[in-house]
Amino acid sequence: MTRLLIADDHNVFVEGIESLISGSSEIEVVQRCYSASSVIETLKQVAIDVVLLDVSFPLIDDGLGLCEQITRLYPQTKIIALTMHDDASLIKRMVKKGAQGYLLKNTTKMELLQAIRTVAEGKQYFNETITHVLLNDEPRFRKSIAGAGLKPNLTPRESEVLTLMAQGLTTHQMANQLFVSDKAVEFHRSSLLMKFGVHNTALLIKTAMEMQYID
Amino acid sequence: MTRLLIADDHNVFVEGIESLISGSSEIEVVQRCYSASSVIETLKQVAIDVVLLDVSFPLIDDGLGLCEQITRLYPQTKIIALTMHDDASLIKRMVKKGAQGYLLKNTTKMELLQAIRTVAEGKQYFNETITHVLLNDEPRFRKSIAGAGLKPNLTPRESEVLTLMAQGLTTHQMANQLFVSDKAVEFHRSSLLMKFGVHNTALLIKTAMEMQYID
DNA sequence: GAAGAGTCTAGGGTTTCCCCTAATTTTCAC
DNA sequence: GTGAAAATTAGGGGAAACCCTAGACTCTTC
Repeated sequence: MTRLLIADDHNVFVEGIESLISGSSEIEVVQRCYSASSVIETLKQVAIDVVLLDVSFPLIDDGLGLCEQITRLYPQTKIIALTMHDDASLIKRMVKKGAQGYLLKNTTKMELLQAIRTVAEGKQYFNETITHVLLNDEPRFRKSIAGAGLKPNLTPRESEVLTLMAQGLTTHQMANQLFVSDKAVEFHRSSLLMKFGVHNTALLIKTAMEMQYID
Repeated sequence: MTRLLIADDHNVFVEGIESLISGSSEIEVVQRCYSASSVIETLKQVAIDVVLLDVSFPLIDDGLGLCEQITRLYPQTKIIALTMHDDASLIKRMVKKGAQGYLLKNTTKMELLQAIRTVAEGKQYFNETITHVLLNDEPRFRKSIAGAGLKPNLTPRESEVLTLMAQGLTTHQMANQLFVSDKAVEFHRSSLLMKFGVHNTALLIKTAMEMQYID
């Protein structure tokens, strides 16, 4: 049973979602929250698997901040960002702040359920509209988000760095081995983190192994 | 073909080893070195898989320093420490400086070849005498070295920390989750690094996954 | 030739990791 | 109940990782 929290101050919308989900046997709406503080308060008291987080215009910064806060305080709670707008930079920022999924508010019931299921399993979920928006934006995001859940395409250098990382080399050691500066290696590592949608070495290695980039 | 470098200033011993190995079709003695500087010089020019490193008494510090240097500069070159003495603290220090194996000079041909083979594959090699010495020393070393190449036994806490690390949590996040201080988490992580015989998160995660502690 | 992708480098800043030493408390087995 | 192992905490220090911005150089493609 996936335990869901809905963070949205649009009553009508929340009720809509609740009725959509009420029929599901695998998802349970544990709480509705109309403010950032009540979200944090709830997470403090109840175990939540997935947060459906509204990022409406007047609250963009709150949404971002809240997303970051949830990720930092409750790293195992997954976040799906909900918005009316398909602004590329906003989507990117949400992802960077820890959102595992992104949905437009005109989503279907099927997609909503699928998104919740997907992120609950620890994967990322982005629909076609979103990936399309990102495809037309920053290049480094393409392969990663476009293939969310799927395998990102690595450049030759990135593959080399990944392999060396898996052998336990430090940035400096890799730099010596590849005859480039430490900064170059750092750049490729951060590209890897981004493409795999993770935030540190531990998860990078684990994810890369699961996707069979290593071994 | 494993490319071997022998770093030992005892001529007789070196020749003995060479004749022992000369019959092997899988190991090739690429170079003999009688000083630390010539070892580094050689590594600079030739690719070496394994270094047999003497740690005789008058050169203990040199041996340690050289071991550290090799690990730092050529992290993919494996090191087997050779010594006449089974001093626990020296063994531990060598391991910490990056030695993957440790042999007493009264070793047999079979064991020597086995040790070279083992470390060349990226595993650790310690014989029974060595493990026995360590067993009677620091507790934290026991399970790890005793089970070198085998699976270390983790305490419940260590398992928890390992699992959370694999989920990408930072030290601070794990500390919150486990309701302990950051220092406690750091301690368990360093225990994990020691038990798995690795020096950073990347290799820890990779090794732990290979040994199926994760997933 | 302009755009895109990949690579490399740089500077500066913050956080996390990793190591060392050292001490206390709890838990469990003999 | 005594000792061994596990778990906890602490403080300090240094290295490595991570983030951000930003410029420059190739090569290929349109």
